Amino acid sequence: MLEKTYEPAAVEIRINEAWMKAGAFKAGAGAKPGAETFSIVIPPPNVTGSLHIGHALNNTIQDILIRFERMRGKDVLWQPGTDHAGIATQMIVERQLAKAGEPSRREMGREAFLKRVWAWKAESGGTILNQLKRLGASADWSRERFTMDEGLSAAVLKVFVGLHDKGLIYRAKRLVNWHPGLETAISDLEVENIETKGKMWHLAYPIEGTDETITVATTRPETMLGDVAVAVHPDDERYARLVGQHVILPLTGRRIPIIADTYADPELGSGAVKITPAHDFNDFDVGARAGLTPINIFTSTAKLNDTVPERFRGLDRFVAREAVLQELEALGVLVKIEDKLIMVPFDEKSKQVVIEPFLTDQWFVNADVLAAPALKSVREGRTKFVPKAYENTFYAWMENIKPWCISRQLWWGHQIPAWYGPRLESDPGEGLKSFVASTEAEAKAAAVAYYGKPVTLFVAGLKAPDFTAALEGFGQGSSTAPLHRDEDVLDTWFSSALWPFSTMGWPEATPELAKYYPTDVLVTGFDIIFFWVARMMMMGLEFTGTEPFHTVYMHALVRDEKGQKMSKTKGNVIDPLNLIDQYGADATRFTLAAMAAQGRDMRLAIARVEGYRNFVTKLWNAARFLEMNGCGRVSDFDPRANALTLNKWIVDATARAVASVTRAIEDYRFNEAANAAYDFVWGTFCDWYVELAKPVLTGDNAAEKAETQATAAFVLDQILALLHPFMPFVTEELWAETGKTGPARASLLITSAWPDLTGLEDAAADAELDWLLGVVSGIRSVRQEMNVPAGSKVPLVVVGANAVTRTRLATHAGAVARLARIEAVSFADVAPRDSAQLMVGEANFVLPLAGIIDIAAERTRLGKEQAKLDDEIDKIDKKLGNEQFVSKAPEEVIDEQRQRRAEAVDRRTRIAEALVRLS
RNA sequence: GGGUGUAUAGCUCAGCGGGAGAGCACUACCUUGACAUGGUAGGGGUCACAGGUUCAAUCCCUGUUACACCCA
Repeated sequence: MLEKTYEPAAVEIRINEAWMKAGAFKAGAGAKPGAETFSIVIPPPNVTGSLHIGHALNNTIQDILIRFERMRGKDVLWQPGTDHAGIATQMIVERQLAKAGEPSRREMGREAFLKRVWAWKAESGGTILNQLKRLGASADWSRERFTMDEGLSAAVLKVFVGLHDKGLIYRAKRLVNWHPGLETAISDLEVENIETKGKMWHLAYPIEGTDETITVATTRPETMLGDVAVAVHPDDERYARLVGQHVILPLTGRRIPIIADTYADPELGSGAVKITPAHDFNDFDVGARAGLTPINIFTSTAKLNDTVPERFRGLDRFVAREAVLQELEALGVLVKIEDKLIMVPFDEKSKQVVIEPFLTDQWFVNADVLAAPALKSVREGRTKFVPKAYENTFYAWMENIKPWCISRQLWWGHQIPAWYGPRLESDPGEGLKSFVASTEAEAKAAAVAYYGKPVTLFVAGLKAPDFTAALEGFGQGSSTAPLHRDEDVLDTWFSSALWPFSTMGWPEATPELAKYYPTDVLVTGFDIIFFWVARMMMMGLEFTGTEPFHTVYMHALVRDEKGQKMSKTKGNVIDPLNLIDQYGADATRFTLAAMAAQGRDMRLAIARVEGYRNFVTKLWNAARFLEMNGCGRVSDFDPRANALTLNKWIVDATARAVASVTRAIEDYRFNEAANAAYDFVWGTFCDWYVELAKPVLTGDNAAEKAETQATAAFVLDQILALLHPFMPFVTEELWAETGKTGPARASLLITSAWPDLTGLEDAAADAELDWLLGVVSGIRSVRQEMNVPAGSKVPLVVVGANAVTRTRLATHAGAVARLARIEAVSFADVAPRDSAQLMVGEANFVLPLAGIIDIAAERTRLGKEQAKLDDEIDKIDKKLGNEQFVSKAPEEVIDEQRQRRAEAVDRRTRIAEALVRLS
């Protein structure tokens, strides 16, 4: 006997163990022989991460798809794993070292430090995956991968070298987004521009050889130390005569030109702008056009360097700003200060550190070449976005894609396979010579071939004295050439981009790759479209020749109930683990699915979770009721053999529910799928079928009882299967419980067949039950409105019933008696006086309640209904009276209106008659 | 500044060229043998605003307003 309520906490642990023990999550579990495959790779969460509500939604959706297809008999793989999160992970370990008072990263050296990171990963790296298990995610955990695994690292090497050989990866000195705290380049996608209160300082620069000045405005006055020009618009007549003249830059005394460039906006400020190519992306372009050499004034920690006057050197950028302003003011150069809202680039993660455009040597991917096939794939429909609207977002980004800076000045990550040595004089290039190869041996061999002599490998650092000395000494006929590997690592996303195939063993030709690649769908949030979707597509197309997935499902962002983005600082975060603890994983999952409407953000209210927790309980209790009433499963049960309309009807309704849930999941409309299932289980099965079945189950017709018991058990089985992708735990538990009697279960629910009740629809049964539900609801409604005591049984007189209605009433007398609290049904030609009446079909259902009911109340009730009908008739008459409507509207619409009018008129007449029968 | 999206019941949200929906909340009644995490019934919306297209607009188009997000 089932417990009175379902207790998720204990059951979830037990069921998870049962699934693991049965190997139900393993690739191919439950697959039909020769089945087609269905595969998803998890968008790898950060190894440092812990489960937030967005992950919960993301993985619930993936799990729904996976469980659905697994039950449909496909050969399913859900590939899990994590990425190494270069910056985040390195920071965590560095912080730990600092906290414990241990030697810093640099003090302990690269090798020792990496050991520490691996140790941390071994200990805490699995957190998020374990949390996903609690959610019920049925990924093949035996195949867990990590971007730093050996195989995946081999893939990274192969891709880097491959792209380099094709000229798609190159090293260049460019402005990058620099994190002065971490001293590394970061991706432009990891920069968040935040509107901040700032100031616009107007500086009047003296023009050489005149008493004139030219005024420029800037939000970053300290960068004036790196100015190399002043630009004005070529069409700006005010300044035309000044172009070609020079400005003597205050504080530094540098002589810099006034140049013409369309970047200067005549409408903005004075129309003249200072040009600081080393510290502004736009200025960099202007400087390049004018052939000016950038002057970098910062160190890697954003302190002023040796290119500035001595008194400023070593000052932090913000301290420097004050110092520079003070001197400029004293010189009279500072002519105006305005308050202004400006966009300041912050580090996206901490939102604390201001990112600095910084001129350094970095590795770049020539992304626009790789983007072209990806764009084509989406344009030609080989990769589809759901919802489709995101295709525009994708186009907008891909069409304007910038070179992707892939090097990071970190230690944790895939070290760049490039070795540097001195450049031969005969070699026209600039800077150090680089040798890119998959292995050190290959790099050495390439270097030996280049130098024509042996090489000596250095490891202490590219800027360490021994290597620099060796570089300098190389020209003087040294016997070996010095070689040093690039110390930097690759952007984490470089390896994540390979995830769909690297996890399956690429570059080896593995059976997994042959079977499960390309995958079917990538499920992800729209905020990550550029990180994952675009880059996975670029790399997949380049290296495997095919799209890594045919569909990209973009789900919404989960917000709080007021529509605010969840954030720790706002304190409005809903922790999915708390939800699971409080309401169970099933309720949590069902809520997320039910709210996952396409193309819309989700405002999550706890009340919804509570509601779906109640749904779990409802299902549990329905099963409990069936158990108590002997509704056991019967072997070889054939619903087609059912005799009772009630049973034919519920099978019909189940068939329709299965069809709509199936279609909705296939179309990625998870909310519709969840709601269809919910409506059917609660609104149809529990509210009506179970109630209507009660008189049969407690009655004395053994055949009817047996049929109903078997049908109820059959339908419950379908329900458990139907709900399983959404609520895996409670359904699996009930599958086990209901499996204790009757024929043995062939397998766990997770690997059982998805319902298919095609052909079991029954329109006649549907019509009959529709009528019955109308009669019962109608009587209940009248009773309540007439204040008939809920417990009291009343007689029912049916007037004007035709043969069908009489038969139906005979069939369902028990149900009507029980559900509408009717004690006796009789037929009459005329309604008794002072009764309450309602109309269903051709018949009037009359409650002869003289003395019990409130006549005035009944008069009001009927009056209201009459008024409503009058309104409707008026409305339809207006339409039908419109010549245009009758001549232009489609036939069936006109017919429908006529029919509705006729029905309304009939009802209205009968209500008028009923009113006459009231004293 | 450019772009995208959203505006429907008190709240959270579906929906849709021809009869306004769900859940929660609310009101009334109900300890009816599965379930009070329940049952039954009910109240509640000029479908943001202004135009246009159409026989017909909550739905399509244009504009306005508000909000959200993306990009600069």
